[in-house]
Amino acid sequence: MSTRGSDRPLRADAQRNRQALLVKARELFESGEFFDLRFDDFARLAGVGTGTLYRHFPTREALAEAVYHEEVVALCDRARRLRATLPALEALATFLRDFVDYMHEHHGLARTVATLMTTGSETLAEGSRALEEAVTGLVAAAAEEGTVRGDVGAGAVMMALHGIGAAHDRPGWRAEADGVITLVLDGLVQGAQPSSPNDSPAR
Amino acid sequence: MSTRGSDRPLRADAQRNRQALLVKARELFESGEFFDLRFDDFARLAGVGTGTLYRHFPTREALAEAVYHEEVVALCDRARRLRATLPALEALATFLRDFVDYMHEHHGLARTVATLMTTGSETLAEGSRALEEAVTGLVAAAAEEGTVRGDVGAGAVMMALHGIGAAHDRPGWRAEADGVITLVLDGLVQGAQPSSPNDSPAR
DNA sequence: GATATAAGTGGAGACAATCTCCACTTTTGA
DNA sequence: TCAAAAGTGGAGATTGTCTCCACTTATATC
Repeated sequence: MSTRGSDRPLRADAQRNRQALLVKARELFESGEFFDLRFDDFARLAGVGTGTLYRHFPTREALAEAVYHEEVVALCDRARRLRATLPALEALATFLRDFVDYMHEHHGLARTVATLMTTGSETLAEGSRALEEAVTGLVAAAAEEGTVRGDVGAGAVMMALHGIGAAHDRPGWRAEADGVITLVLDGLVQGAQPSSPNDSPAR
Repeated sequence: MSTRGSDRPLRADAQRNRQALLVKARELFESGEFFDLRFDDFARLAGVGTGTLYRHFPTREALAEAVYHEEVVALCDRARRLRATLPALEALATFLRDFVDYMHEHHGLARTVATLMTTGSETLAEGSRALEEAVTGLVAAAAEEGTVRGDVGAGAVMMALHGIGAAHDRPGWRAEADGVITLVLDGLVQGAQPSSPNDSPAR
C-alpha cells in the first residue's frame, strides 16, 4: 500500500520503528502539531534516526497519507455497518451526521485533508474513492428505496463533505457543518421520485 | 490593506514594482505555475530583486492573498449587482451557478483558496466574511420573500462553496460542483416556510 | 550457538529554498 | 541643486529537507 515496492515482510525491528512512527504521528495529528514540526525533529520525537524516518516515509505527506488512510478505512467500515442495519435513508442521514461528529473529534484529520488537497495526493484521491464508494452505496440504496433523488451523484455529496473537512477552522464550524448536511439531505429528498404519490420525511 | 504599517503613500518606483509583482502573480495564477515556482525566481520573472519582492510581500502566501482579495471583491460586486436586478431566489441561484463558472475559468483561484485554507490565512477568513456578507444578503432576501428557508445560515452555503473551490482537481469537478449547487438550492427551497402555517423546521 | 548475509539503522553533511542585510540608487521636496 | 528619506537588488547567511554509507541487528543455515 505505501512506500515499498517489495512484498517481502519487514524485519521485526523495522516493523517496530514503522509502528512507532505511525503512533507518534497520530498523536501529533490530534494535538495539531504535526504540520508545524520540523520533519527531522519528528524523527527524534519518535525515537528513530532521520534516515529511518525517510526510508519508511519519504515525505511528510506520505506519513500523513498513511494515517489518513487508516481513518478512511474506519469511516468506510462505519458506512457499511450502518447500511446493513438501518433503512437506507436513515443510514445515509446517520452516516452524514456522524461524519460531522467524527471530524469534530478528530481535529487533525481535517487539516490533513486540507493539506493533501493542495498536493494532489494520490492517496487522498484513492481515499476519496473508497469513501465515495461507501457513500454511493448509501445514496443508491436510498434512491432505489425511492426516498431520495437519483439524478445527483454521490460525488456531489463527497464534495460537500470535503468542504466540511477543509473548512474546519471556521469559527462556527459545527453549526455550519450541520447546516450543510441538512441542506444536502433535504436537497436529496426534495428531488425524490417515489413510486407512490407521497413520501416519508427525512429524519 | 496588506503588508505595511505606515500610511504614507508609496514612492512612485515602489508603486510600479508592486504593480509589476501583482500583474506577474496574476498571470502565473492563471497558468497554474504560481505555487510550483521558486519564490526567488518569481522575483526575477517580475523584473525586480528578491529584496524588493520580500519587502512588498513577505511570503508567497501574502502575495497570493493580495490577488485573492481582488478576486473576492469582484465576486462580491457581482453578488450585489444580481441582488439589485433580479428577484431574490433567482439572484441567489444565478450567483451560485455563476460562482461555479467563475471557478471553472479562474483555475488559479481555486488552488489559492485550497492553499490559504491550510495556512489559516487571515485574509482568507476576511475574504470569506466579505463573500459571506454578500451571500447572506442574497439568502436573507430570498428568505424574506418566503421562497427559501430561514433556519440555515449563509455560513453553510459558504462551506459548500469552499468545498467546491477546494476540490477543484477532482476528475468530474464541473458536474459534481453543479450537483452541489443543485442540492443546496433545493435544500434551501425545501425548507421554505411560506406565510401559511405548516411545516417543521429541520433541526 | 556460531556464522554468513541480507536488511535495516542513524546521523553527519550535501543540497536547495527562503529570507536578510546593507552598500548603493532613485525619488521627493525644500 | 542638494540633502534626506525611501526604496533597490543580489550576495550570502540561515534553515529545513533529504542522501549516503559505515555500522548494527535480525534472520536463515549449518
